[in-house]
Amino acid sequence: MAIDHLDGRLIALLAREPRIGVLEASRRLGVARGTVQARLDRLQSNGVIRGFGPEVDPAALGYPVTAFATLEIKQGQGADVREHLAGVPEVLELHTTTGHGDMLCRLVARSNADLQRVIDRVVGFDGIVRASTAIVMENPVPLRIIPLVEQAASEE
Amino acid sequence: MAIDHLDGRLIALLAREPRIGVLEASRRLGVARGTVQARLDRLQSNGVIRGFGPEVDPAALGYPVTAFATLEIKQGQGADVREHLAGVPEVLELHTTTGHGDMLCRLVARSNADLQRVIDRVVGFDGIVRASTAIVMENPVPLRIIPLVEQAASEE
DNA sequence: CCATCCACTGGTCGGATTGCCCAGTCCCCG
DNA sequence: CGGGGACTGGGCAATCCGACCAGTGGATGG
Repeated sequence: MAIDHLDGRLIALLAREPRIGVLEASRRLGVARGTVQARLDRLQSNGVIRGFGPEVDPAALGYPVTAFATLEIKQGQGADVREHLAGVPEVLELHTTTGHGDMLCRLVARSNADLQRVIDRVVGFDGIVRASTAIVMENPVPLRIIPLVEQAASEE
Repeated sequence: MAIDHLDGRLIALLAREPRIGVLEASRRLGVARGTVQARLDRLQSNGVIRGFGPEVDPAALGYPVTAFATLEIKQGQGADVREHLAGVPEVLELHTTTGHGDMLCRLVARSNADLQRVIDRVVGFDGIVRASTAIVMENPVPLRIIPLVEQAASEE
């Protein structure tokens, strides 16, 4: 499993300018096109790069409010709760965490008022004992990966 | 701000198979190529689609452990804390939330032991009063957007 | 020290796709 | 009823993609 310095530069380049093709990337990186192709193939089969899906902004879709909800689950109801939450479109991700056999999920809503509806729908399920919600006010560091990639590339 | 049914199908299609081009997409959707191009242009200038950056898997980079840390900040130290956390590569995202004037951040680490190092680095800063960490065990719902897109498209 | 393996280079090839243009049609809205 | 917007279907040159190949350099292992 590689991730050498060239891989790091390639990923960073693609993150900055996703639209450029293999040819242009090889020019920028100063290597042959075949090299870039080989690296990309390897990174993708490695699973380092999962894909190049579109990044959709929930706010632009009409869901400008983000919140994180911590859920307390009734013993043995984990699977049911997972299934229930997977069926709620406003649940963007769900994690089970240490702590209290709890779960943490990311929610979006159309407004603060709409958030109430979403939360009601989320917690309106038998397996969920209690929920505590934190509404996101600001997002000083949006989801990012480049710094980590660069660290991994330099440590190698 | 649009997001009609065709937009929804287009986004879903691109999410499922990001490698297909405009031409292939137009074939799948049963519309003219120019239409797909126009829709894509609009979605991107709308900001609905932010871009097509590579999705990098931290686990494949050697950081298989994910955690969420809730931070309690000393009054008036917000800006400094933000800057500090932005400089830590293992901090993948950072939010300020309601609740206790707190922050929530997503961390990754090489191992549970390494997580201790990361947390020490995160909280080893004057403005941070207290931190509570939840380690992610499972991720039943990975970050997703399609269900929301489909809901937005059908409601329109 | 030598043979081997591997990654990279620099080049070519045909096929496919892209970005851009256009005229014509349809349909909604004022 | 007229106009504007969106979509269609077509065409154009330029570009890029994926694949392939021989040659080279460095690292590895015997």
